[in-house]
Amino acid sequence: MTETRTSGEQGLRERKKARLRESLVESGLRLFLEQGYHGTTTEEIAASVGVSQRTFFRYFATKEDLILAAVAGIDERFLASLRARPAHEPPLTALREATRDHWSRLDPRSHRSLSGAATVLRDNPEVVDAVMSHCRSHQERIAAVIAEHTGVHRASDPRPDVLTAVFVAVIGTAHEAWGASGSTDTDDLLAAVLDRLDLVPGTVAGDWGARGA
Amino acid sequence: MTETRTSGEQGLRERKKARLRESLVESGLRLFLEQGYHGTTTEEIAASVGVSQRTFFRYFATKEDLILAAVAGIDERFLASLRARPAHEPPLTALREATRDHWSRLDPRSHRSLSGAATVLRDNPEVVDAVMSHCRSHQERIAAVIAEHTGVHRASDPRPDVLTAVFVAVIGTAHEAWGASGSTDTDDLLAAVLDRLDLVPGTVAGDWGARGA
DNA sequence: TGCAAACTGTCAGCCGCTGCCAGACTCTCT
DNA sequence: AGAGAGTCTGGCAGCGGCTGACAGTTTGCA
Repeated sequence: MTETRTSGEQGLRERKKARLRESLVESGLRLFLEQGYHGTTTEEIAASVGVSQRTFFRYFATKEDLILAAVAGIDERFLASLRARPAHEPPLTALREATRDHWSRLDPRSHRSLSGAATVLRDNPEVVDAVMSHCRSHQERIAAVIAEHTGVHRASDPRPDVLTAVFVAVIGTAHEAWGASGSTDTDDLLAAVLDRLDLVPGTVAGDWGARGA
Repeated sequence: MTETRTSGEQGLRERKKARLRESLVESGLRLFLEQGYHGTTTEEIAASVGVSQRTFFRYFATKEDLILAAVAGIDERFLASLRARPAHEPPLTALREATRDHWSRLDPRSHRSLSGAATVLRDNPEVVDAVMSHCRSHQERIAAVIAEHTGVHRASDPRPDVLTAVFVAVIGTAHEAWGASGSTDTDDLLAAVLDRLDLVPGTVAGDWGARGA
């Protein structure tokens, strides 16, 4: 009661905000899964946790932001893994290994969020746009790390941007295939991503002689 | 008046529809350029060609569709060029050369539309999502052609999808760089696309020794 | 010329989203 | 403990994209 707050702790206000935010994400995702993305209004989501629609929009700029919030933080952790890779590593390899690293470090909660969000995406293709939009800004930061590691200047050398775009695009196809396969196991998603990343060099080269599977 | 219509000709009704549609696209793009995408309402666009908002939405499912309509037909022509490539050609080369072919066949009107649409995209990044969404469906059809030419089955071999995703992603980066460069010459855009496509094999391989520029 | 089909305008309404204002809550300082 | 400042919330009004329904007009064809 009378104790002063030490730095790093949070007051009641901030704890409440964080809890409300979490509730909104959780409840929103559940509703999306139950009755579809378009079949769920922002007012419903707000009401399901006992706040007004106006408050909903104080926590999330858009309805789509709910989904991005569910997987927030994952980007940061991936970037951290990427930065931790040795600078001399071939860039595509670094991206591949960083993906593996960061995946293995994901806590179960993140896996569940990821799986939930991915399911919403599979069932509501309209939402993919928003996520891709977010991916583009994520791409920016990945390219920056690649440029730093390889020592090239993005202004004059487009390779970091090209490689990053390729990386993100390949993840996109893996994601789509994973969704189409009906799997909800995120390990399958990781496997698909890694497989396809390995395919890239041979695929862009001319030699399609040896067919897979 | 009393003449019967020969096959291939269009009646007054269809001509009117086509003209109205064109007017809406043209007027819409102009307004977007003049006062921004969000600064232009669908009602304004409709009024600018003398129809009601309701009619606007009978021609275009969404406001964003206006922009897609401006570059409609380009996809088809690209696919035609791609199908015309020899089947034995390395797939990435085929995509590259098809891009060149189809570009050289574009009439000046298409160039202008493309340039206008690209400018709208540069000035209104929010619209990019919609275009990317359209690109994803375009991607589907490209992958189908690639699979056919190379004789692989997309169900078991992800390479057509991977290659196509890479292709589209690289075009995306070229587009962005072109926009950032401030150029409005579509030839510069083509050059950027071709350059970056050529960079891909070396970029995904490890050898970043030789720097560009 | 007259009928059926296609097209359009009007209206009412839903939903995402925002600005504004008043009231409630939290935190801090005394 | 209490007052003041700052923060958070709900309610309201409103805009813009978008849709369904209905009625009136235009076009195509016989």
